[in-house]
Amino acid sequence: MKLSNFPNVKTSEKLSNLFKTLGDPTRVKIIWSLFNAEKCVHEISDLLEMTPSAVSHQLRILKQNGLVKYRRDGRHMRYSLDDSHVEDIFKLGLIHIDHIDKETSK
Amino acid sequence: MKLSNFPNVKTSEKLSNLFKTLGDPTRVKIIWSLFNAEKCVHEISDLLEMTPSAVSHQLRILKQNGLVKYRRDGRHMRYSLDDSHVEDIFKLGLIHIDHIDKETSK
DNA sequence: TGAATATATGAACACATATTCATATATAAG
DNA sequence: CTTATATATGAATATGTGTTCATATATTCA
Repeated sequence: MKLSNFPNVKTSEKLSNLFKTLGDPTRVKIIWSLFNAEKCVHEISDLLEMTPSAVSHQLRILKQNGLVKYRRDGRHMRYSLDDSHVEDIFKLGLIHIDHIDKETSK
Repeated sequence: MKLSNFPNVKTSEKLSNLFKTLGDPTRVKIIWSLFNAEKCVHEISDLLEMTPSAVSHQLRILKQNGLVKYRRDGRHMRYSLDDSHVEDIFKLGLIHIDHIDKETSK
């Protein structure tokens, strides 16, 4: 998809939707926690010090937006990232943050 | 900033804040409209068929988050992108959307 | 100076959203 | 089969957010 084909409603809707999904600190932390390894809900909830319920709700949103996938493993659901591009988007985001920090400390 | 240094509050807060800023269709369209050239408020509002007020409110948010900058030019304020990485983040986002579309049509 | 244009801003309203709590479902262990 | 563990889900609530409307500010032009 080319940038020049852009200003159609569907694409701007989809793109903003992706960013909206990434635009919550809990979901950012969940995604971060999945960069290294597959994890189940209670591992994530221990790591983030949040209730399993809150984590499960956020995982559902990540799932619905194609960012994570899961597989059943006994009583556990093992979650992992569904798209390697997400890691690249995060890296660029971190570069942007760095850019901002330098700007504001001038 | 390395991904391994990640799970501190400030970074996840800043990163989710960046994505939250990008997570609105109006702001996505505004940013898109600034890829090619600097534009003033009423040019953007004509292009997006929105009131200048709504566009101005969104430009303020983009400004506060370091995504656009502006300069006065007579009666006009000329807005432009403040960080070239944003274009790269958009491109990766479009690739992700493509990935999702292919997944869901399987 | 006065009128017109361009933009910004604050309040208000409607709508979205994240967490909590209670509860349901599903698997495993005994 | 019963109990415990893991996860999901719906309702409720508090908080956040985008647009509109009215109004303010700033610049240009006559």
